[in-house]
Amino acid sequence: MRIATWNVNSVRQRLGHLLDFLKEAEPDALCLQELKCMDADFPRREIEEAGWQVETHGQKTFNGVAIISRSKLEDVRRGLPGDESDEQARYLEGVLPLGTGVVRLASIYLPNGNPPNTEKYPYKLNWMRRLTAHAKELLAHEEPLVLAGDYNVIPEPRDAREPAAWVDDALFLPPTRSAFRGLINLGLTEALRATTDTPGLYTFWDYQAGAWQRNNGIRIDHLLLSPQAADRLAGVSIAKHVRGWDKPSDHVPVLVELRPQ
DNA sequence: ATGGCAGCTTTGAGCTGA
Repeated sequence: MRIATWNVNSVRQRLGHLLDFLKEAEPDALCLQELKCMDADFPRREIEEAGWQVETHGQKTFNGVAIISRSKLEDVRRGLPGDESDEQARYLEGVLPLGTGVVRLASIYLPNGNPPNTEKYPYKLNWMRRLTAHAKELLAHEEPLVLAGDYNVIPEPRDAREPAAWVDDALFLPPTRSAFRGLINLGLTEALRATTDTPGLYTFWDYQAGAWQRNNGIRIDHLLLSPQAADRLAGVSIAKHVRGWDKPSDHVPVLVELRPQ
């Protein structure tokens, strides 16, 4: 089974790339972030006509997450629990029924948090606390679980081409990295680092200053696996070539392959 | 040292992203 995550930076701008990637990668499910549109404006018809099921949790202008899958997503949850006043569409969760069992899957768009000296940073840290609390509840189910998305967290210096440039950034500040470790320490496995120690693996390259051409990237899109999912981990890949397509997203897809149960 | 791009909306200058 193949599960992918991709921050598309506007699903309407990226529809062509999205359909191409689905055809090329043939995932069982693809988590999307940064739809930048309301549910009514999501290009649902085009994706369904290509043979996919679609669940969305959209928002006007900003944020928005979705899960595209071959089989229909069940037990769908929209929004991260823990703050009824939070109106930002950053979390979508459901259960994928499979021939050999089920996998619970979440599409996550964790807040950026910049600039750190504003209310945006405590919002990010609080969101991470809520995610950790919710993940703890999900882990109690002792089932295959994949928490996939744009975490806006650079876990370690080796996950940035120029770590010194990020030391004062919300993506790399010590409280951010500490909160990410706290999430992992619940018992989750970060899929890519379970398979390789190679530096220079990135999932985001800024549009500015020739970041892509200079390979000045950061690794901020992650898939976290419960023990029951990690036991089945067969491989991880970063679809780096997608960043070279015409009019690309600034993020590329990340994929995990899980063995059958 | 700085800004540089892209996408959104109040459709055009300002916000946001990372």
